[in-house]
Parts: sequence; structure tokens; C-alpha cells
Amino acid sequence: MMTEDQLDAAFAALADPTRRAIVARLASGPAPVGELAAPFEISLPAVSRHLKVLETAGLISREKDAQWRRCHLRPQGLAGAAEWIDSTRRFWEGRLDSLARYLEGPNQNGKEAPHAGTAEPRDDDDEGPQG
Amino acid sequence: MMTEDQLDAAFAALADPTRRAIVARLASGPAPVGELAAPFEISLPAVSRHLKVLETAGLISREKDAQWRRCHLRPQGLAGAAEWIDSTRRFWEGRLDSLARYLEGPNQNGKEAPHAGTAEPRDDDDEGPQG
DNA sequence: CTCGTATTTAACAGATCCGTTAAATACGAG
DNA sequence: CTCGTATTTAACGGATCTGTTAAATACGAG
Repeated sequence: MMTEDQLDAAFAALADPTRRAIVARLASGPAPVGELAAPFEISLPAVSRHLKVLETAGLISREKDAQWRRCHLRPQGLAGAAEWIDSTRRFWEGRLDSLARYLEGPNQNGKEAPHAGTAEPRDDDDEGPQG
Repeated sequence: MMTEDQLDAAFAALADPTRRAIVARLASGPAPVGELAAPFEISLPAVSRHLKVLETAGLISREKDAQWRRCHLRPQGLAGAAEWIDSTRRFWEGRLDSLARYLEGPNQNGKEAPHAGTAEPRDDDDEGPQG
């Protein structure tokens, strides 16, 4: 299980586009700092700090190799973040399931409604909040 | 598909423990601002702003109901963030698959190694970066 | 209209984040 | 040891985030 602090760090790390790009690059295999920095226009120290953020967040690890530091993706870190999201989604879907059971159930007498918590029906789909 | 900016916003929104708690609470059903704020010791304006961050990030929506604003979880928002992580993980796993194919393949003559990109074998498992 | 409740906006302070440049450190080569 | 490459640390400025309190806004009730 991941602690709250680890989740804070993991999500915060993924909130930056440069860091996400680094993570994505690392998904195809390890690479030294210089190679990771190449695609970006920012300075090397800036990349170095992004890597430290990723490492602290548990998303990457570093291996020393002479004067190089080879960076590796650490899939467990991503898994922790993904798991938080997925469990929240499962919980939400479970809520819908309870509702579905209720609606389809054998007793539509309107009493003893077994709806999950304060749950109420909702439509999913369409129109984003920023669109 | 989610834009980079949307991913920035979604992950940044999830990087705060108060906001994650709000999202988790909302997974069990909609709630007005006051009810969402109750469990926390911070002021109402602070919660209000957290809600705005979540809404801007596309993770929740708000529905007006007299002087109340009922907040709903917007699962598509979570799905977008989850999808980014999962696709990165799938990519990483695919890399391992190529390696597995290579190792099991019919030609172990040591030449024309078909390893994915700069990929190299790695062990998964144990010991976190902060542990 | 006036009052009370629900929620947001304004204004402000402190912490943190991101990028920069300059200097420091680590390490193999000669 | 000295030099060149790879990478990090230090010091600094500006933008953004989080929380606070005070004031504003929205809306139903009387």
C-alpha cells in the first residue's frame, strides 16, 4: 500500500509535462541523464531536479555507472498511483451497481431503499467541464 | 484523448490529500460543499477553492440547487489520468514482452538482437526509493 | 425588503516550484 | 595530477499554491 505522502509525491511528479515525458521515455528502457535531457530546451540542472523529484516520488530509480547515472522506470511507483485511481473508480462503479440492483430488484415497493450511502442516479458521458 | 494541459491539471489536483479525500468521498455519491467541507479543519473558502481546482481539472462537476452547489464525481476525468498511467505501463510491459520473445526465440545465436529501442533487461520487485 | 444560510471572491502572507547561471563534485583518460 | 565529460548543488528571482479573514453574492423564508 502507498502512504498518503507517497501518493502526494507521485501525483505531483506526474503533474509536470516534462516529467511525464521523461517517464514515458523511460518506459522504453533505461537512459542516462544527458540522453533524457536532450529532447528538452531547459538546462541540465533543471532536468536533474526533475529526475530527483521523480526518484523521490518512487517513479524512477538511478543506477551509477562510472560518471553516468542510468535512470530506470520503477513501475511499482506508477502502479501505486494507478491503484488509487482505479480503486476510486471501482468504488464509484460499485455504487452504480447497487443502484442497478435496486432498480432491477424484486421489491419495487419504494421502501427500504438499499442505495449506497447518499448515492443517487447520474448520467455519465458528454460535455467536459472545460469544454 | 486528454490534452497535456488536462493531464497537468488532473494530476496536480490529485496531488493534494484534501482533494483526494474529496474525490474519494464523491465516489460514493454527490454532496453539497458544506457536507464535503465538514470532515476537514480548514476553512470553507479553502475547500471552495479545492473544489474549483477539481472542477477545472475535470474531476468533478457542480450542479446548482437553490443556494447549494451539489458536487458530483466526473469519472471521465479520473479515467483520463488512469489511461495515461496505464498506457505508459503497457508500453513498459510491451518492452519486456519483446525481451521475453527474444530470450525464448528460436535464434539464440547472439546476433541481430531485436531488443526494443534502448531496452535492457531489468528486475521488477522490491525495495522502494524511499525505503 | 430583510434575514439567515450556503458558497465564492478579494486581499494577503508564507511555502513551494521551476528555471537560470555559476560553482562543485565524481570519475575515466592521458 | 590535470583535463574533459557527466551530473548535482548553491544561490536567486518569479510564478503559483494553500490557507486565513473579511466582504460579497445568491437564494429561500418570512
